[in-house]
Amino acid sequence: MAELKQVEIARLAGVSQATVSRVLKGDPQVNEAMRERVLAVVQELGYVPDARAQSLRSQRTRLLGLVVHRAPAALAGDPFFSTLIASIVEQSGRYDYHLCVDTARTARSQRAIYEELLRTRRVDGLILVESETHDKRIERLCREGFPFVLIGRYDPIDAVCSVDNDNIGAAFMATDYLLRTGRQRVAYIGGPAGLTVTRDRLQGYKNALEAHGIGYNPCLIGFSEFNERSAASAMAELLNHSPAPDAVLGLDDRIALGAMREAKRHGVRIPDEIAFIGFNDSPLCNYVEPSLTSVAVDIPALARKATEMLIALIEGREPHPKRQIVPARLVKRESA
Amino acid sequence: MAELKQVEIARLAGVSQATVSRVLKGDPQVNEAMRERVLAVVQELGYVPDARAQSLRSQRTRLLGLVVHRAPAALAGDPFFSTLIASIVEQSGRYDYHLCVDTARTARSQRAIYEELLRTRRVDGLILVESETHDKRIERLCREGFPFVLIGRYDPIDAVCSVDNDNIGAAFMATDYLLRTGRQRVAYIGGPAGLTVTRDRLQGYKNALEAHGIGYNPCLIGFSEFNERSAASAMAELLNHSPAPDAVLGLDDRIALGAMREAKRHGVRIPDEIAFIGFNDSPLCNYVEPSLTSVAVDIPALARKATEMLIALIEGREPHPKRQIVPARLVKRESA
DNA sequence: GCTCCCTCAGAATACGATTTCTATTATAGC
DNA sequence: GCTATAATAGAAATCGTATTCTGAGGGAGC
Repeated sequence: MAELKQVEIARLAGVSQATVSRVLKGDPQVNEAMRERVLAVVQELGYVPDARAQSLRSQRTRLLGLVVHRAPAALAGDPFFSTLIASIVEQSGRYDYHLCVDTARTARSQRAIYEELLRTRRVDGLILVESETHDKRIERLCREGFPFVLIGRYDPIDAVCSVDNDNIGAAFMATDYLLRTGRQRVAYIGGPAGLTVTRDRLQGYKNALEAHGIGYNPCLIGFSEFNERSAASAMAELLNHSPAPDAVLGLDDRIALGAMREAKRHGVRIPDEIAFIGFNDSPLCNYVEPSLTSVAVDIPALARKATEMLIALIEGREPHPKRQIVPARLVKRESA
Repeated sequence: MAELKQVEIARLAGVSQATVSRVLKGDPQVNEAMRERVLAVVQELGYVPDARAQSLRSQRTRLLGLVVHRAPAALAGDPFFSTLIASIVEQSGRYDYHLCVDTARTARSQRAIYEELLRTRRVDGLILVESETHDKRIERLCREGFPFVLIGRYDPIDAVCSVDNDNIGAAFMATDYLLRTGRQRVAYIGGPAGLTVTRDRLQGYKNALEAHGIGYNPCLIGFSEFNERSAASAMAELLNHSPAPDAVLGLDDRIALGAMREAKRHGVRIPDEIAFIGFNDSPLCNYVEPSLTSVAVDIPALARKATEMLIALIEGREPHPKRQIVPARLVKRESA
């Protein structure tokens, strides 16, 4: 059943294999009667071309690679990635592409992913998530001229195509909101310090302070890994200093929630004595008590734009704005 | 740089292309001096074989397909899938396989996935998640003799390889726990009615009732989609009947939490008047108030076993137990 | 009526690796 | 010293499709 090839179809339809290929590719050079004859046989036998042979011949696999720069353990349970992956799959399917997912297993294997996916030509292009401020992977991809799109930003190289959430603007908006609603000592808990997203949101936070004429105080800044425990200890640190913050902007919902729990544990009342805002507007936000105000990142839009840009690159079209920014919005709940 | 082929290596090393291939495949038939000569050139130029050509020639893509039988919207934000995907990627990487993810975009495209991934031989095998009690996809895969493993169960066909969480046992354990701790009217809110997992957990629930000599009451059973709103309305339904339940076992954490919120909204005290238990032990459980008791499903183990079985099937080894069961454990928190 | 061009389909080649087949050389055995 | 047998490497075929090259046939133009 599956050992059908174009030659078989050709034999049964009484034509050459080349003609079968032409019919399937919709080549206009083929006569109507012959086209119908071939299509009838194709339909009847349920023939489908072999993607492996097509890949070799056309030098295209129609496969996109998604490389997540995180160890699997750090990825587990993160609702951001469910949404991202589902959205990219949906979008790439529209263009007849499939998605191959890879993660950084170890530092060593991070390099290996590039060997495996890229050098082997297993995928036609890559979508990268979570870049660092100086990222060797990106430098290398540029050098090799391989099609890729970054979800995030990479300033050092102009030619890099990227789609980013408006992190600076969103952090500004959230901080501004906190300050407008009477908070005086807004703290920021970022993610790992090397990440671009950590830096960008810090920038937005600083911009808002400046707009309100408030000085930047490094004692109100913390960093955390992508887990609750780390966020809680960052929060504990902030609470130890005086003056204690009366608001916290967390890099993502899990970090904000880890911090919020720590504050609760210290007996601080939320939102009366301290406010919290997170990022991603994940399902978590609605369930916690008090419910968490969060910046909704439009993940499907990021995925859609990144996928479209990547496919454009692959197919030789130059994406017009090389850097796109997707706006975010603040979803207000009880915590702030 | 990337236009390196074996012939080029061969030319530079002064050997035939066949020899280069043999060296790279570790063929023992090749003389040591020659092997070193070839490897030196390979190292120097950083040659990596073209996966597309290998796929065609060897009839293997070294790609596994993960097909999730859910629309992207239903997948978004679900921490179960982040963990599942991360675990499968990690495990398949150990065997030099990559992962291609697909979802059911629409009913129509569900069929298309099979055309696209399977008939085109784009992947070597499939991992299916979330089966229905009578599943045409599975019947078809069996007929075609295509290697696949189900995460879940499929009773109608003995030959189906599957790895399942011990749903019956786990639901028994959770229900038994509720009954032992003095609950009298335990309710169950399943997922969509057609899913095997919904049925299995209902079975475990019934078994526990029976073990405690309690009659089965259909008024204590509800069904929900995979979102909070649907769960809340199922819960509202249960609360309308009298006697109202004093405990609820939800099919997953999001469903249990949706139900819990509805109960709160009705002013019922938790866990005093009503207890809640969910499934998956997702990060959510720790954050809500009261924290949610949940059955921890060992997703990495499911992923690991499924991946190993699938690779065995692909490589022609018969997996010894065709059906594996992974035990679950109850993580007790405040809600029950 | 002849040439020219156009349309269309078959033959042949290419994609880059793996593997079978074949040939060469060296070694052993007598 | 001659044949039989390994050991080893090159030549050639193969995987299934896409595409270029080639040629056959028909219609238009003079």
